Amino acid sequence: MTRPRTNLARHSHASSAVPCRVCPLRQLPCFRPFTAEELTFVEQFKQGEKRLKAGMQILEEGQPSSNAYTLLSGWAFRYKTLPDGRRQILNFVLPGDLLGLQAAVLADPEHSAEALTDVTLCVFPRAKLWDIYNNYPGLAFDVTWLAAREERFLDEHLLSIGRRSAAERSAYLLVHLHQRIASLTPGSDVTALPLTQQQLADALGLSLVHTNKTLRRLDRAGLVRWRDGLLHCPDWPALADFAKFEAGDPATRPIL
Amino acid sequence: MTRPRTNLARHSHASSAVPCRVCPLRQLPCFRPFTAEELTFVEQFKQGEKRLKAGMQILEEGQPSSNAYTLLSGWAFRYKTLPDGRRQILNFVLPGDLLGLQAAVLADPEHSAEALTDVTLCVFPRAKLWDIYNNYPGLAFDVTWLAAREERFLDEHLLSIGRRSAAERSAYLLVHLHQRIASLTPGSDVTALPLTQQQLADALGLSLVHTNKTLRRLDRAGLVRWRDGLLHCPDWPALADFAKFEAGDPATRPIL
DNA sequence: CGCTTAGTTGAGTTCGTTCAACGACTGTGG
DNA sequence: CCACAGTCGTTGAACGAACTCAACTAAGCG
Repeated sequence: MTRPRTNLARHSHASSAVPCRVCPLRQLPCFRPFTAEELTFVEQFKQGEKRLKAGMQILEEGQPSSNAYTLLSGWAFRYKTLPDGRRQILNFVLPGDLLGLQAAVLADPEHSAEALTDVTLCVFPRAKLWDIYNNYPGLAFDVTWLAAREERFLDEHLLSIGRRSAAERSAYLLVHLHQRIASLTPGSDVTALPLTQQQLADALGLSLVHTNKTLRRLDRAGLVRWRDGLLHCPDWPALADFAKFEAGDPATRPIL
Repeated sequence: MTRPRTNLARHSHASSAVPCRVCPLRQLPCFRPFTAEELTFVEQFKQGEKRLKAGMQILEEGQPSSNAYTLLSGWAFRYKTLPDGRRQILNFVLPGDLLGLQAAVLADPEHSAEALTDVTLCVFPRAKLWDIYNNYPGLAFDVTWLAAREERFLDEHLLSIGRRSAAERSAYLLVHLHQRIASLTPGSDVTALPLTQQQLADALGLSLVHTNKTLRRLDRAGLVRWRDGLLHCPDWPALADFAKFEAGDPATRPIL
């Protein structure tokens, strides 16, 4: 249980926005190709970029935000807290993920989001979201697609926290993150996890101490090693099997 | 099998497919009004109705289903299981809720869904989903809206299971269900919960025995009583407070 | 150098689990 | 009609997983 930081996402500069058509993220093989027409639309839809330091709040519970974001670089996480400070991390947000859709579609956001590392966000004004639905059904479908993917992650996380043991659940999350990172960093064989154990604990619904002991046990058992922010696993399939990991992410996905 | 029925549960079994414009569900004040044009479209979008007995599977993990559904009457739930049988109920599905969107949008469903009572479903062929996006941006937006609402329920459920105590979490779920039922049964002051304790336990991520003991404790504390499928609560705000319940459902929502 | 943050470990406690048994009720076949 | 099996709820007892408290190391930074 940690108290969330109080600093607001204030000083942010819309700077040197990269045109979508040359966006390095989009070139990755895990994202679906887009037509020139779609790219032109997305480019004018994009309001600018926003950079935030690690630890800053991207969305805050109750604070109506008028924007949605695509994460361009860095890591973030969505979370909720109870009045007494207990915190649950709902999901991690990686490059290419859409953030703030709930806030944009429903009234206001019921969750917060924090930058885990320094991040770059692509800003979409909420008002323009409607344009997508009116003019680009393909992109509107993509929005729903991304929402359905997020929902699936939540389903799996819920199964994890509700029914998996501490060790299974930890292993599951590591495999899950490894998979998502791997699709974003083709060719690289090291997996960097820029997390603290406290954050991992808040994602797992465990205490910090127990998370630590569980990780050490997984390490001693030779299943995974997580040292200095780097993940090493001698046998990913074995770890996935231990974690009862099932789902796989589709090969390609949309991005806004 | 005596099963408590809500106001909604009783409607004519003689009629096979109710035209959307006279759908009794739609008339409820909790659903947003629709234009005549929208209704005409939805009517031809609707493929038919499907009735299932309590306990039957609506969706099955891995089995690609080509349909999405709107629940017209009865209760259902979405769930996932681990290979050894451990089960987690992800969410309950009440009349007006959309079911199978994940399956329709992504490749195949990663969760199952089961009828909790006898249910009536409105069947939408997956192939036609695309028509919505092409022709009725307002309805497409509704689909996203419903997905975002489901996501919010999952967020709250995750916070519950990850960070609330057994008692808080039980109270939370009861308040949550009460709220959703109440919006569907205006004027009624009894709340029927057609569940077994085993199902409640699977939703809470607790064992059956501990769920029972927790419920008995809540009862003895005078917070809630759940007997013979009926929920009684002397002071809902007090229960919500105990549960650290925060969110409220928007006053009106879309329906397909 | 002291101050802070992150990780590690042991000891004792609490919460939730498993095992086991029993009562109330329902449906079924003899 | 009763005997029987099956489901659901209830409770006690014993156990184990995860928690809290507390102390200590190591690294980063003014």
